[in-house]
Amino acid sequence: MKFATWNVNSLRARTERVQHWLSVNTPDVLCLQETKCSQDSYPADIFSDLGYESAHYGLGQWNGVALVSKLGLEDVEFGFLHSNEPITEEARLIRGKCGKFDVWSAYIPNGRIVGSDHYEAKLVWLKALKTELEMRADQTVPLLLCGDFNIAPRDSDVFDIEMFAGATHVTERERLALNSLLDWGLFDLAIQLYGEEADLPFTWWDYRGGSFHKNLGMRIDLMLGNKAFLDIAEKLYVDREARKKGSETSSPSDHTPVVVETKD
DNA sequence: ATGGTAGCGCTGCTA
Repeated sequence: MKFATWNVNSLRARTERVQHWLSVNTPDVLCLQETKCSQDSYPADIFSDLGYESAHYGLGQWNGVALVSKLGLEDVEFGFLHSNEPITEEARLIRGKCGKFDVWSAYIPNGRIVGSDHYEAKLVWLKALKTELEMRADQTVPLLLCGDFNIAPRDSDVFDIEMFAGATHVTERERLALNSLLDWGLFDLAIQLYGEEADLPFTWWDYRGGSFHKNLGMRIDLMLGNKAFLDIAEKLYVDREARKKGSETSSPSDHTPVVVETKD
């Protein structure tokens, strides 16, 4: 099986690119973030035309997440159902059963500025996500929680850690919140497959200043699997081709797709 | 033409 996650930075602006990528790469499941559309403007046809079922959760022009599956798509749920944290609902989480797999597509808040209300809300959001795992997930089922975490887990997951002094995405509190999720029983699949010391590919580059060309990026799009998923995970990679401008009229997303392949 | 982000939606915000 092949599972992918991709922050597309607007599904409507990226329709042709997403369709092309799906038809060439044929993942069994694709998790999307930043669809940036409402339920009414969600282009479901671009997936059904290729033989996929899909479910989308969008509340307007910001955020928005979706699940796209060839393995079936059942028990779809939007957002937080159990958390008592004070969280403004922003369409950042969708979860569903794709065949035997429990798949979660998440778009963690950016945080903007360390110490700001947005930064604190990011940490609360991650705490709520852990609560949801505790309340909703079954550890006997293979589970994949993937998406744009807006956190670089290690110093080597950004192009120059000294450039990130005082910035979000690399602070201890963000990493502790991520580790707290892992403590529930999740594994960063890239690190598990290639090692804690491995140089892992970036998944995001700023649009500005030719960052992609200079490889000034970050690894912030993560695939977290529980033990049942880790046991069947074989390889993980990013598709840098999808970040290149190419011949399409639209720009690429600022994120690459991340793909994990399993033994069955 | 020697610059240079992109998407939302229409002014500035978000990332």
